[in-house]
Amino acid sequence: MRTTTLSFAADLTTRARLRNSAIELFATRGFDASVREIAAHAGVSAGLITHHFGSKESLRLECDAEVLRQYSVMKGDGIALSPTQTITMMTELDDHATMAVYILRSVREGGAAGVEFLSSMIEETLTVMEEGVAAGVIRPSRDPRARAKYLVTSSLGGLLLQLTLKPALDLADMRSTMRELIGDITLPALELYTEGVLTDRSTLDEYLPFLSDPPVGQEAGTRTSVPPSEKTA
Amino acid sequence: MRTTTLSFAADLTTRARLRNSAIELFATRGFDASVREIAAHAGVSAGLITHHFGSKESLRLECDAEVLRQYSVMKGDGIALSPTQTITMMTELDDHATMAVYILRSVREGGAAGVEFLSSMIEETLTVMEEGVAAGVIRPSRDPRARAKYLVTSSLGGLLLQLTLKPALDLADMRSTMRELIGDITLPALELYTEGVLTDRSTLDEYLPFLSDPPVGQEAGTRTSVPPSEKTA
DNA sequence: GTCTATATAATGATAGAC
DNA sequence: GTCTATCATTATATAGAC
Repeated sequence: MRTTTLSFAADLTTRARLRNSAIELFATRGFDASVREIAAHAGVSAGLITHHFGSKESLRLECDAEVLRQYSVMKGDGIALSPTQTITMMTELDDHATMAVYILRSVREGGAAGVEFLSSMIEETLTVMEEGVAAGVIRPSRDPRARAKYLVTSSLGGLLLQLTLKPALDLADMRSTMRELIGDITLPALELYTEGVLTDRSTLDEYLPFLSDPPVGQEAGTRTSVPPSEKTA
Repeated sequence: MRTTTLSFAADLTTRARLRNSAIELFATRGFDASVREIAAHAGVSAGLITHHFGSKESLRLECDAEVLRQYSVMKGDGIALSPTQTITMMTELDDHATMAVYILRSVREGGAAGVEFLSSMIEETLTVMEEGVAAGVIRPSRDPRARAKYLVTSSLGGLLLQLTLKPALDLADMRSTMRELIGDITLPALELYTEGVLTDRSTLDEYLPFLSDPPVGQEAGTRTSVPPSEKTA
């Protein structure tokens, strides 16, 4: 079942071809794909995987590292984008579509690789937002890092759940699915990002006094009132 | 390893106690908990599960149905809340904490149960938002259903990813984890929901003309320009 | 209804021939 | 380096005794 793609170019070592085969199968079938499947997809025997990588876990770690590396390279190429834009763009490029799905699966899985991707995207977003604030197109935040973390987890987590509703996280129709999804998301996202949803500032204004840490002499838990919890988030 | 909780009250049938044991283990250990573990946790033998439910899949379906049922009952009790508020509240109530984790796991997993929970929450949110609009505290949307879907997937997906970063989706310290998380989220959420992030309306305004479906005579793909994609979502 | 013992299938990993 | 054959583990599901 060898497919002829860049991932299987003839000048790659068998070890690299096995790694690429694993990345493809992890993306398309999930991380529970067996070593037998991965080997078959690469056109070799299963024992060869153990020979080259020692264990499935080691293979997985190498796949994570390789995808992370390619992602970093890709980031370096272009302009800074939001996570959703980045993922969307990647699904449009044949060379990167598999990587996009792999990353989404990693993040959803929540393991070390997923956390690394998320953290990386949060840092990027923090930078992008700072530039936007400096340029005057983004509102400043009272806590820029908390906002970046919130925006990244919301947008990427939202993307993941909307994909769940679609319902296939499938490589084959990933591209059209993503286009559909962007169509669903753009209006409400733009509304929210330019207008908000609340008609007045009272909830926010009432919360702000609770932001500053209690001054010396006031221990935690001794406050005489509680902050209003957010209304809709 | 029988724990004495409401889930194992003496007047329940063995079948119900097995089901509750499964719900607890699915929540705490994940859906890959084995029937042996579930049986041991209930203090019976593994064969009994097959005897009562036929298969692990059937058991899982009954667990899903039971949690969905309890969730519906709970919703009926109180006032309407946002998904994040609902989950947070549930983790504070001993009777519902397990259910909250079960639901979060279902949604993350993305199976039929998760989709059902998500759909249910979207409908609830649509209603809550409509009431808010009528009361004048929520801004009207150009597409209320798309907005409800977007807000629910963003907030719940964001919750899930922030939990990933915490990093334990563990029942034991779920409550304190959720409190921490709310602390991280409240400010950026309130900022976003009352002020937005973009300083001007141009991106939204430029997108609005593309909302209405092309009039008769203009086929898809014949547009002379493309809509601006959202900037940050 | 409940148990023990067992069948069956799949997985990751190993050993040794070539 | 690559393969085939096999082991050891774990999982669900079954069969039949009590």
